[in-house]
Amino acid sequence: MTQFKGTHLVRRDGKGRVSIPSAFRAVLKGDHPINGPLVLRPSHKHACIEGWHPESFAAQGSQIDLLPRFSDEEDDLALALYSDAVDAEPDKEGRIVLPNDLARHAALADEVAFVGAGSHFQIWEPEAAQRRIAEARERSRLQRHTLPPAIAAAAGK
Amino acid sequence: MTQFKGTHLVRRDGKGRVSIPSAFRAVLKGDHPINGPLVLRPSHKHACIEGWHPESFAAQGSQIDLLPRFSDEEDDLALALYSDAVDAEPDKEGRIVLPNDLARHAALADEVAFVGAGSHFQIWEPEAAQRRIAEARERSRLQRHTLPPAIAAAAGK
DNA sequence: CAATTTCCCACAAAATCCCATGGACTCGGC
DNA sequence: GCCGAGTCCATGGGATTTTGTGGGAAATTG
Repeated sequence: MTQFKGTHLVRRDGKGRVSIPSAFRAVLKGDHPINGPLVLRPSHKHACIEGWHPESFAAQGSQIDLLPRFSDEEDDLALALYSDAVDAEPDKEGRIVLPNDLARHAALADEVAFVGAGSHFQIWEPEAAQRRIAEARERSRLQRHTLPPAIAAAAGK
Repeated sequence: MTQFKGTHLVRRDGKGRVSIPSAFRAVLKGDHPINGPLVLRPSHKHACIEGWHPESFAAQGSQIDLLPRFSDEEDDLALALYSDAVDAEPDKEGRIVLPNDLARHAALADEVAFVGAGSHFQIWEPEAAQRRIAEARERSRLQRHTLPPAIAAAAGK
């Protein structure tokens, strides 16, 4: 699947709608014919919203199947993954509505940044995005982060 | 099958009826043409009601067949799953009546929360739901770094 | 026949559809 | 290189539909 790249600024109108940057729309559409839907959820690590292609999101959910049935772990993970996720179906103009609680979680004003993160993208308040990106860059430089070979290969594909 | 996602607040009217959130209605309808029925049962782990698509519920039940026949486990599980489950047929407006004993088990007042959990959903007293979700998030966060990098690989697909 | 349950109509708020606009960018001819 | 036509994209707002909710009438139950 194609990947989400780049950072795009977009305005949020009075109704809470935002245009999905066309570069991301192409990724979301993917192989499918029509304008596919997507999954939004609050990041549990940062003050931002995550946007997923439904299939990538489903892949995450399939972890649940690996856990023993009726176990506490299964229960916890199911709630953690699904209780705060929402489907977002773009309108004919390629816009989606950002639910209020998600917008609040990301402290969004009327300008928001779509940030590509490969497998998914993130929606930030623009300045917070810049700070986060600078931080990420700095930290991976200091720690010399490396990737396992398999992932690096797949990502480069 | 599509998954139950998100948390939705709904009011319970004087007759004990609640509107099924439209997002969940869509999932329940599924491939089937009409507004399908659903299965309700008290969670045996938490103070909430579980709601299932009838087919998913049947699939859960078929797990029992994996157990040795006439074993104590089979017996216990069968009763636990089926003895207190009830069918609920939505009315024309997409509402269902929550039986009194189930409502009591979940300590429901006049506002209730529908919480998506992927394969099924849960009906909670709203504040209890928040506490439970926070707990689930915390507990699966601790678990998370023990998971294989299959997440990253699958997500990158 | 009394009490509960189910069906049906009504309504306001909110979400969604649909059309319109203007800017940026592309492309081709001159 | 310059200019105009055409296209795509982000944005705005009015019109329409959906959704959640309430309550009365009909039907069922015991």
